[in-house]
Amino acid sequence: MAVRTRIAPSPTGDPHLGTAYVALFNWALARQSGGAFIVRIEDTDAARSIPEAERSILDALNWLGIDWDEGPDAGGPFGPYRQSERLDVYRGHAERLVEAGHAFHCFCTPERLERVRAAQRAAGENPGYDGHCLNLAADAVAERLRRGEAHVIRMRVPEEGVCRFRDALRGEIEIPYSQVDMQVLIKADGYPTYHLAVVVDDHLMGITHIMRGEEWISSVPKHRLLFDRFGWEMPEMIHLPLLRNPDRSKLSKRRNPTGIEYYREAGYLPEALLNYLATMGWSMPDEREIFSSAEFLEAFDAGRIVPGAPVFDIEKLNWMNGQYLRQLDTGEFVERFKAWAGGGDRLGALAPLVQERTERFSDIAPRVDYLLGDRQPLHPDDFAHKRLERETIVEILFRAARDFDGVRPWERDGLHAACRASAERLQLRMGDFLFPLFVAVSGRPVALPLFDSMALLGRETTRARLRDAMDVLGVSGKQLKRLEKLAREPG
RNA sequence: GUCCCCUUCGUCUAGAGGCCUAGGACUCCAGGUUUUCAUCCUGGCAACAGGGGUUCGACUCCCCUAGGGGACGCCA
Repeated sequence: MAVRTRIAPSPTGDPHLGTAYVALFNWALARQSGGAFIVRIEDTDAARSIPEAERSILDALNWLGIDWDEGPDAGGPFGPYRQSERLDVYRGHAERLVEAGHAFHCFCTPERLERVRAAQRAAGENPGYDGHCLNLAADAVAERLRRGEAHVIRMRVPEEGVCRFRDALRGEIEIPYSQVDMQVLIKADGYPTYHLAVVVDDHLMGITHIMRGEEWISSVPKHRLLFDRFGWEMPEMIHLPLLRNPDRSKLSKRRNPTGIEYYREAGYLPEALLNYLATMGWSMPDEREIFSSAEFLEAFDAGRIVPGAPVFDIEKLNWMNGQYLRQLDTGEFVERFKAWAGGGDRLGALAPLVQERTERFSDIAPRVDYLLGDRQPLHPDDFAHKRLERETIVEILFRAARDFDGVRPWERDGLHAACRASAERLQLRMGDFLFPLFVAVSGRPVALPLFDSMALLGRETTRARLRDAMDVLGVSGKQLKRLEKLAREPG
């Protein structure tokens, strides 16, 4: 049987390195055996889905040189490839489970569930659904449904026993059912949860190998149960190691640039990034480290994936990117540089800002350096300000980094509005509030207009610079904790 | 806390019982080439988490401990 693999990103933010990493291996597994690689958009979270994210994820994969045979843009025989367009499919399957007694309607409110979990935690038990609606009488359920009462569909889970399954990298894994919650399958808004949708689609789309991040291992019992109850064969499971921050936590934007856009903006070559990603948890049989994607596709062997989670090391990526850059012939080097510098019409957008401030062409370069390349390395003294204390400056940086996540689209006016709102909340003058941002973004107390600068640099690069500034200022653990607590509160 | 996964130089890794005096790469250090710098070349520092087994023989197999990570949502 032909191999069919997929990548299933959810369009809830900017394209993530982890998505590219998992895509790379799925792509390789399919390509090297003449199978098919599929992109499926898992937009089942109506609240968190961002319409333009799908486009940027596809663009990012494209940029990296990963291509797919079936997907939301490419079409294919098993479409649609966007889960929000398959709602009736999931609904139908969930109802099948209800009829067979494998799932049930649940009318519990989120508030009640929260209370239950809090109580369980307080009593030292594992939080989980308490079975409140498990045995409601059929006619009572029918009546409540007829009245249109809000409800979800949950799956039944055995109370005892263990779930056994095989992971291609780790062998047999056993997870006791006591650890498996009665997972919601259909949410109150009618959308399926990941767990239902992924199983239904993987089967309907003929997926033969599920290759995904290690964070899903503990969900396999739920999926296993669903495959069994539908009477379907479960695809082969391959859980890839998780990419990590230098501090060994799961790779996250709080600590690292995780957006593919960042690497694109910073001037990494897609083939270098892809090559580097391929050496995370995998190696060529001859230990060669520099290889093209064609060579990778040729040599790929899932059996050579190591299960230990690798740290994403930018230093080594830098070295590798340098190798690629230097091996270009000069003509191509110039072409690639021009394509990068002019990317997104960077130069065009820059021109009017620079023109007003220019007396001689030689003024230009020092003025725009931070927009075209890395800004000056920062020093804590750069942030010295007559009215702002260090604490306040850190808070401004932190708030800005957080608030900018919500600015969509990434444009000047939205950034301006976000800053104005934050400045008001902190009761600071706009000029004072903006000062640390100028320094963090440009490396100087004054620069080209801040909002235009940030718009030009892009979300990822801006975030990276704000984070770097906080590092330079040396945010203490205690302060970070306080700020993160603050970040969880709205406003 | 419960469950699961993982564990070779600081980092990425090679190693599928004797080939290991544990190899390569990044970083770092020292030399060399280069008018500077970078590149490049040469050399160096640096690891099998700990303890028990199994075996004639363990980095490799098994167990325990420790450490790290992940999951415990009407998020994916």
